[in-house]
Amino acid sequence: MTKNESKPQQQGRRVTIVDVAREAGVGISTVSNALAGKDIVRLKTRNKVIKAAERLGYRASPLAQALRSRRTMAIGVLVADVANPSYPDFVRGIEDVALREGCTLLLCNTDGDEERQLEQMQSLIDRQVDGMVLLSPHCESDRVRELLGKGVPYVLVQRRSERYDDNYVGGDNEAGIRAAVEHLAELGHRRIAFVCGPAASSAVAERLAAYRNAVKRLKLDHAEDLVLANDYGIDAGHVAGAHFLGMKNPPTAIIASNDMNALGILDVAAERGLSVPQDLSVIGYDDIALARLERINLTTIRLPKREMGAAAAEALMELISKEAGARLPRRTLFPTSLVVRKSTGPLKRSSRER
Amino acid sequence: MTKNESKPQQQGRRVTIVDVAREAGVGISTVSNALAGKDIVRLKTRNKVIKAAERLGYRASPLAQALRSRRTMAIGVLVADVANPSYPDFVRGIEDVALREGCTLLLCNTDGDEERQLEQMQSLIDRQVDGMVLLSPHCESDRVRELLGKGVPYVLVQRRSERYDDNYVGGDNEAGIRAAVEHLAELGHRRIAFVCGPAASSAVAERLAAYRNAVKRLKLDHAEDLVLANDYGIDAGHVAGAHFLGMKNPPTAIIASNDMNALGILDVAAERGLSVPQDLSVIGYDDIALARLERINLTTIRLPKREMGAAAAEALMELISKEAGARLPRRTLFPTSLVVRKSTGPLKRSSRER
DNA sequence: CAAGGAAATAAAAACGTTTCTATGGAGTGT
DNA sequence: ACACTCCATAGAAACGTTTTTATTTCCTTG
Repeated sequence: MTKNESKPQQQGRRVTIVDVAREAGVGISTVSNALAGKDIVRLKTRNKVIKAAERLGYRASPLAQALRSRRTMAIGVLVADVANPSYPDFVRGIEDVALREGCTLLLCNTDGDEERQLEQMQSLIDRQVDGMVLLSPHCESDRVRELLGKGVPYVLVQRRSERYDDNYVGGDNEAGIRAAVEHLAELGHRRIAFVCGPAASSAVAERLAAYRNAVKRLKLDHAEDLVLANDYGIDAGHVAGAHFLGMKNPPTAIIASNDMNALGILDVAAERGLSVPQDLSVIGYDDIALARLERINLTTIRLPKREMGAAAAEALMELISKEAGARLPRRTLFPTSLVVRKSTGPLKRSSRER
Repeated sequence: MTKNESKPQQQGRRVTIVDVAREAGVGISTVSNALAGKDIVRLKTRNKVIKAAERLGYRASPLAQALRSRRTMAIGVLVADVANPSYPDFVRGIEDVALREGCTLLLCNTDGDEERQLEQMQSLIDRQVDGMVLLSPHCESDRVRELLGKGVPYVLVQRRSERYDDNYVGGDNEAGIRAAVEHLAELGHRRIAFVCGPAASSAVAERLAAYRNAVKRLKLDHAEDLVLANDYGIDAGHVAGAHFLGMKNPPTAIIASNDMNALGILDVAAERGLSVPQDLSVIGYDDIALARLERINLTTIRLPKREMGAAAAEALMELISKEAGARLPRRTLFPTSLVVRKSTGPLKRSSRER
């Protein structure tokens, strides 16, 4: 019994189910059933098989399993850009349950480009992922829908469609924005600007509507130029900041499309020598980890991202295990909460008199 | 008459290579060769096949291809945590070339946990990834090495091993840290603290050595308590900050293990009412996107992360295409550069006694 | 014009499983 | 003891390709 004998990890041939069958002295279907834990095999036989498998260091080939059983144990995840701190949290949530279920994640960055998203989706379908989670925009386009119609289970996160009955996990956009506007109004702000995310996303529409409602209800300034179609991300924030702060009658508060966007706006404010919140209040969306830093201290609308990712994955798993026909469109809404920090404050009399 | 002759496009059944062969009136191997672009098929035949494939909307099954050809066109990527902003940039770089090569990414978070990393690696090997890129620590452990020895091509990023001849892509740690120390020394700092990353990483050892060399050469304070074994991440930064700033004779400058770590330290400084850089200078490592924000303005050592990720993937691709035996250990070193922003400044006399 | 050979194509084997079907043997009721 | 079920197992087909081997076609060439 030398050491090398115990683990004969030859570079050459892989240990297959056939080897295990031979070692255990049974047929290969018995091995398959035994290792799958099917109760059709006698306990004694099963143990024999398991022993043999261990002795040989057998590991089933997921590839072959997938080909035959049509379950790849892989799920695709589409995000706009992992480099944007909002997404990794969702991804971690998805991963939490995927890992538990023995699934692997195929992560794809779409960069918000529809063409690219289509390619990635097609590739995922080709690879026969068991399902996909979409955190990327472009869920309404006909071409995307054509692919989604091919029968892959999927769950949308933060993108709801009116036209289709999707499984959906999202945050309560209405409540979040409403709380934000009310908070600012209480502080005395009347000119509150609103930055939209990418137009293709439904969350944007909901938030915008919520903003308009709240502004109307609270009788705040509802000038059309207080709304800017923009994007997520710091650069977009720079643009938005420059836009609003360059106005002749600039808003005293800005609700950004998300936290990164807010950081961009704060950046512009700092460059122009404006103090936050004395001269300008800013509210973000998502509550990324950085937001609570002393140097940032961003008031923002918290989204339980990791939990939402997990919920999306759970829903997907359920969808996958269900028979092909029986899809129950489930829509899970997560509560949002306004986290008040130091990027918002009372309107200074001097800065704008009404 | 023949029953199975003309099948209209059924919803359920997948279009296989057999269908294409029948449609084109050729054998299946011809289809395979034609679509693979092998010049063994006559141009006329190839066109006929391509036409047929298009007519049927044929898409080859990557699963079946992988099973037979033993190339999965998938590469595994191991990171400690995608939620740490340093990693996504590397990942994007890897993705850039993976996509170009038609490969899919399997992204795994190890959370810096060796056990978890081992599981993930084993899973990747089971799935027969064509190769893997490791950005995670724990590359020296015997158990990790046992898996790496199984013949999967791999490239280490930022983790060099002395004991093994790995393919490696890294930044010039020595130059980076040297520049940082010199910069601080020029500003008049003599007590410069140094925060180490996770002990398992080789980059840490290199940086620590570089720090010690520079401190010695410049005849700065080299007290042993100026070095703290720590981790990456904000929380670790809080710990480090509390540790150093709580000393009776605190350092006037701190070189953090990375940018996130530095942010944590800045956070503690702010909480304690210290001004940066008047009372404390802080230097990060990596130059994440956030570092250049006005509110952060972190002096840091820039690493070309995306390029490095791309280079790692390139090296991996080369390794994969090479014959199994011929592995050429290639070590690519990327230059680092000190980006001076506003978290470092001249030593203030008054701050010596606080 | 038959033979030889190269080029193109087709057929068959292989990849490593799961799943469907067949088989043998042990247990029942008559 | 008989047919009859039931259970555990074995055998074979199937998943959809690539690759290896066999066969056909067609062009030379003596």
